[in-house]
Amino acid sequence: MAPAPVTRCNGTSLRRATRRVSQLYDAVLAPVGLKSTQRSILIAVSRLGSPGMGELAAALVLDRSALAHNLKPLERDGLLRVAPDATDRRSRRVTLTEAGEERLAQSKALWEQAQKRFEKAFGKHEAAVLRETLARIASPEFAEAFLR
Amino acid sequence: MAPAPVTRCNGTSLRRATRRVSQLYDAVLAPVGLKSTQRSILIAVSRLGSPGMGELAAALVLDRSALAHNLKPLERDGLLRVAPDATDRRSRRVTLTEAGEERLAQSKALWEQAQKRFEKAFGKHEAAVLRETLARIASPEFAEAFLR
DNA sequence: TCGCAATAGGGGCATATGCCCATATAGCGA
DNA sequence: TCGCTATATGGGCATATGCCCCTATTGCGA
Repeated sequence: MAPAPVTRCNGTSLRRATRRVSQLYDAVLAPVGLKSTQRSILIAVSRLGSPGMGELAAALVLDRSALAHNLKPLERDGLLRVAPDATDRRSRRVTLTEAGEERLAQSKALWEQAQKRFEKAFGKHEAAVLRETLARIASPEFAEAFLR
Repeated sequence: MAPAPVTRCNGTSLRRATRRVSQLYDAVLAPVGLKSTQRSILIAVSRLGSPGMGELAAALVLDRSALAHNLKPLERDGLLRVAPDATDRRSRRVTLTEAGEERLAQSKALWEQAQKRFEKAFGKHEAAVLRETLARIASPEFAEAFLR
């Protein structure tokens, strides 16, 4: 069947693991109608308050343009709202709607279930260490070090 | 500016790190006109010989349908060919063309440069350990353990 | 040999992600 | 106040990824 996924490429390793985990998490989240990508956007908006597009994109380590696209389904479904900033008319701020907060709350139990499953299969402590490591890679400092 | 990307979600951690690293690698690979995703497909085809679609998709930890889509630009650009299997007419086999092998060869130096940069910023040994860890997560066994 | 379950892929549809470039504002220095 | 530069986004275009379901073959058991 499927040969063991062997590769020396760090990027490829990451992408494969990400695809696997996204599929696993998405399957668990499916009943509430949120992909893990979408949930992570709602979470970030919730944590940041009413972030501007650029701020939100940076926090998500996501291209601004990609973010704008990703927001559309969520806005269409009434989970969040995008409105011009009151003082800086260049800027647009993203806010959760009540429906958005509710959906986020609904997804919490399922997300926790996915986390539990992941940590059962991978190890709770190891998972924490891995997240730490990945956060380091995702940081702007890492990009700088890479480019230096 | 951008808050530190903090999250307790394993999937989100992975996706963020992956986006960062893909951007970094893709920028390095750009001169040869290959994305890292595309390069990893060419590599897999090269390693597996002339794999069938399903086999290749499994090796890449990629949905069969997604693979079919991903192959189109590569086939259009003449880097690989998809032909029906001689004995099993349900099956289609993917093969590198000469142009494909050549492109892959051209990309090698740039890929190595990206690897060097990554390992300079992250640590050579740590990178090897991380790849090991990620391969474990990407494995079918991990999915089974998650679902069990 | 017939018929049906199993296998291999593709099409349609929707979301995800990025790059480049155009546009709208802000802000600041002459 | 004028005008140039910096900032905040969006649009266009292309690739990436997945799910569900349909079709073409195979292969096997009755």
